[in-house]
Amino acid sequence: MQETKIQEQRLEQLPVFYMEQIVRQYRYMATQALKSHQAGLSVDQWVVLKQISENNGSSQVEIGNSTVKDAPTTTRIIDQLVNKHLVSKQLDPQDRRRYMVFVTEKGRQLIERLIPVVQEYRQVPVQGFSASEQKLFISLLQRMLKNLG
Amino acid sequence: MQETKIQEQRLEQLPVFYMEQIVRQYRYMATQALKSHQAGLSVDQWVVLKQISENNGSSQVEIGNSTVKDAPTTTRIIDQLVNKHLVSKQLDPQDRRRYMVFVTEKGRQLIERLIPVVQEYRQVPVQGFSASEQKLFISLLQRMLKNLG
DNA sequence: TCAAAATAGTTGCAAGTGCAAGAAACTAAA
DNA sequence: TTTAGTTTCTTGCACTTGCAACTATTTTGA
Repeated sequence: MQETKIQEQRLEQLPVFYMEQIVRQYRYMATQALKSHQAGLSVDQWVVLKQISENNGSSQVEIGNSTVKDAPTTTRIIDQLVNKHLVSKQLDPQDRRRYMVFVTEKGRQLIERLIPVVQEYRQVPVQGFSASEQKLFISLLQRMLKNLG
Repeated sequence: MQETKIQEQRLEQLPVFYMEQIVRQYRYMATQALKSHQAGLSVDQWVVLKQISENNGSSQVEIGNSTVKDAPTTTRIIDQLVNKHLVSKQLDPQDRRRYMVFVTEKGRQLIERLIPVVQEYRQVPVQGFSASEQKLFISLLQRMLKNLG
């Protein structure tokens, strides 16, 4: 009689196990960096603000798609940015369901100031990675995402 | 006059950007798999339950360390498992600050039943990855985590 | 021996997220 | 035109998580 031994998997062999930790620690580091430079922004607020500035006038759905956030989350983050006077919303006269979202001058200046800060913390996790390693890494991540999608 | 052009980074070049999506989708898939098998457990509850069973009688701090969750989160998850009668807590007579956590018979049976389910969804993200690619991938993730730690 | 520090666990709060439902506006088809 | 369906955005709710503060117990070291 033969026993089929199921190979048990340890957490340490699961990519996702590491990814959760990486994401958490990275967000923590990024949050601290923004705080220490008096950004007055959360990481998500930064990402959305930056994305708006690169697609000035686009709708909330479009912003949500490009940052991979759902509609309610996008709405709330944009509202927070509006409250801080970093962006403004304007009804699209062509389609009165949509808002066109614009970066204000204050928002533009904040982005300018924060870009070097963000550049700096973004390179922390990939320190010591060669360019080809980074490319390989990204391609593995893309394959994994495809497997899940 | 020379202008130093800052190389702007797109979200698509950031490993963490993909990791967030992967973690989210993976958790979603895992949640569905557990639900469809009437596990009655969240993903985190499963991980903690399994970890307890492999370290029967250990303290909450030890469980928390091995699953990389903080003390309050560990407390809450264990309490949820206690409510479902899958584990039991017992004051350590040697150190009355500690609880020793044990898997119940009901818990053990549930684990047995769920192991194949978990095995199956765990391989989804790494479909098409060779063994050496998986090893490489893990090592890159470990390096990244080290950079952040 | 006794006060201070460290450790285990718990609780409350603020913030974020996912999901479902709903309001308003637009589109398409009968 | 009018009805049904779709899209955009908003709101509410349940749930999770991270953080800080707190209790109880044990350990340390003066």
